[in-house]
Amino acid sequence: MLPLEAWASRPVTEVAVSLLGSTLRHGPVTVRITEVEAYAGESDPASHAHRGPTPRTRVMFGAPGRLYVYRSHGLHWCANIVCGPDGLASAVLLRGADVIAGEAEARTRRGGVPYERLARGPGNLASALGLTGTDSGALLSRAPLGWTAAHTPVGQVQRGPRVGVSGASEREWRFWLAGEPSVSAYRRSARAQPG
DNA sequence: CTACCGATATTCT
DNA sequence: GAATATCGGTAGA
Repeated sequence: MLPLEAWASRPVTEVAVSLLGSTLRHGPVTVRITEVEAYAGESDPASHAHRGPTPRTRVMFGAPGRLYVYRSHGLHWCANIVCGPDGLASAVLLRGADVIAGEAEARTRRGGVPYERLARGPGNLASALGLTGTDSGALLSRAPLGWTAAHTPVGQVQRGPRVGVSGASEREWRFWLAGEPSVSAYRRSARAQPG
């Protein structure tokens, strides 16, 4: 567990691991995070921040504790948590979670899928929480959002290469909790080098 | 399990 | 103007 105030002074990978098991609320829906990926700012070729600040990515270059939400493939919204420190543009992509409150509200957006698929995958997670582009830049500490640190079950943390990135695949910066059904299936990027 | 492909904001040329 | 993308549902094997 790592309090929000400590995020700026820790490596983004450590913050990412500490987010596993913590909870995020948006309105009536609360989820417990089971899978994340770390993105290390401008120096990380897989990060949206790699080419410097743009109107879309500006929020990542600011202080930690805000959401960065972007549209993926023209169809889905995906949510990141900005980790800081200020200027470095580090962020953690939320890839999988369990819905622990507000399941009925989540189902109005996700339909009658099995429970473990309500928030499995970054697009589905943002959908279950009802996050869209208008939530990009919103403070985690301010309603309707809420974030609660929890003790990370360190012995259950596993790691592997990030999903869907075409570069920097040697960085095993995807972290998840072993045995959680809400962890998404691994899909290699269509452009990743075979092997 | 794998393969396909939708539909669009954002960025680059 | 064109290329790209931190993906997911569905069809088919």
